[in-house]
Amino acid sequence: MSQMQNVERQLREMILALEIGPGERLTERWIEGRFGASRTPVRAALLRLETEGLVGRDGRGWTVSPINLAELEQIAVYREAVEIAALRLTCGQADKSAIDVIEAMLDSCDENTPREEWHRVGMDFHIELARLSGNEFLFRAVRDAMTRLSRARWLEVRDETALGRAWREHRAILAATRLGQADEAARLLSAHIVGSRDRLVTSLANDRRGLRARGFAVVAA
Amino acid sequence: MSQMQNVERQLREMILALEIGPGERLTERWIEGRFGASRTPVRAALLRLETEGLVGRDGRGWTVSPINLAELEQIAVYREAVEIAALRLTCGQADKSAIDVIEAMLDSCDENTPREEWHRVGMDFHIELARLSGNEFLFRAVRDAMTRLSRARWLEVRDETALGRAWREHRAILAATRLGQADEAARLLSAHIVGSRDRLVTSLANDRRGLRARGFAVVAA
DNA sequence: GATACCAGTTTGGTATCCCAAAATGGTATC
DNA sequence: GATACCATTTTGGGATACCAAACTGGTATC
Repeated sequence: MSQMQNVERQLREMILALEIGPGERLTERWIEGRFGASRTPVRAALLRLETEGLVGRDGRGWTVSPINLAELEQIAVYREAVEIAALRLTCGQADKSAIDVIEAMLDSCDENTPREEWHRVGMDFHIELARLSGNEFLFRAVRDAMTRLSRARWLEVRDETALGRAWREHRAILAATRLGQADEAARLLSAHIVGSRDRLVTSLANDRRGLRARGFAVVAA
Repeated sequence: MSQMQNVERQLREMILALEIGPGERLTERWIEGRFGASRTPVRAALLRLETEGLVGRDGRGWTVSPINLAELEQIAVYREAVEIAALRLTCGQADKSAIDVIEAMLDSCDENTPREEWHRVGMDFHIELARLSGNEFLFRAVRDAMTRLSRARWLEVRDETALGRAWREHRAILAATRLGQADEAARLLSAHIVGSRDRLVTSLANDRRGLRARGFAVVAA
């Protein structure tokens, strides 16, 4: 694999895992040294991550995007639009066997599963569900939205109760989809997204002081 | 303005104006010479345009994305999701004065207006309407979708009848939005998008031979 | 003590160089 | 004439050099 893709992948992982804090300054030279690459692949990676919303320009330099509560609320609205559209397409399809694969993803998580895995599967559920629609644009929209939500969702994943609730809602959405009940599935998905947003925004507002103490920039709604 | 943004903007314009044909090979060295910039800004521009879907990788090199009928159909579905979501948000807003600005855009086009202007305003109508929603993600989704449609829409703009019809539909959508009639506005917008897609796909299927004769790559649905 | 100012350093933007891989084109062979 | 083969050129990926602008830290001035 090329250096370019390596730097991009590794830097993205560090940002998403909060190993580089939201709001933190980035210099091309630091990344260069950190990953043993030259500036050419570093710049390519930064340009990519900029379009993903993970880093942004701060005057002349680069900054890891802060966690932005207003953005989280806007993303929820965006998700409702694209995820429901994708789900309705999927409900209309004859072959529902692919849904079993997604259900199996959910089943793979139990009390012994590490948090990172719950976090990943919780995102992949929505991404893979959108992929089933067969619409590349809806799929990418969902994937990109989940990427932007990823860092904030580390909070949700700390809460056992919230996880159990999310998984129940996921299963209910799959059940309705399997039966082709588009309206019901859409209603459940909408409620899931809105509820998820509410829990996230509440958690973030509560933890804001703690996060700032860790040096994380959290922008209010 | 920096070279980087210049190359990006100029190259995008050449591609959207079909001055560089769909499917055409691009070399970084050619762009370098064409715009008098070095490879660093050229590569930044290519990376950006890649995320916009205007250029793509062809093995090791770069290619101007072909016009893809299957993609046009998927974009229509995507547009229905995001544009209607945005429109519903706008319908729920108290202040409707911004709609007058959009109506004025439509009014600015008459029989003396050049085709390029009709083309631009036809896209900006949808982009600016989405902007009124206040949701940055829905706005960007619509803007990016219109960018991808832009090249194919040169065909629609050649057809007087289609233009008149589109403008009437635009005005009807604005009228319903101004009254806050979300369902009616959504219905009109949906019909407009679907109709527009049908005319576009039909035109493209008919002109496909002619386009190919001009060296343009057109991929079937 | 506060502030204006200046030299030195850092940084992103750009240009250029190097390299391996791929494309090209001509030639020898059958 | 078609084809296999090889030397040459081209090309994108990467590394490095250079520059101007921004930043930093300290100093002189009031």
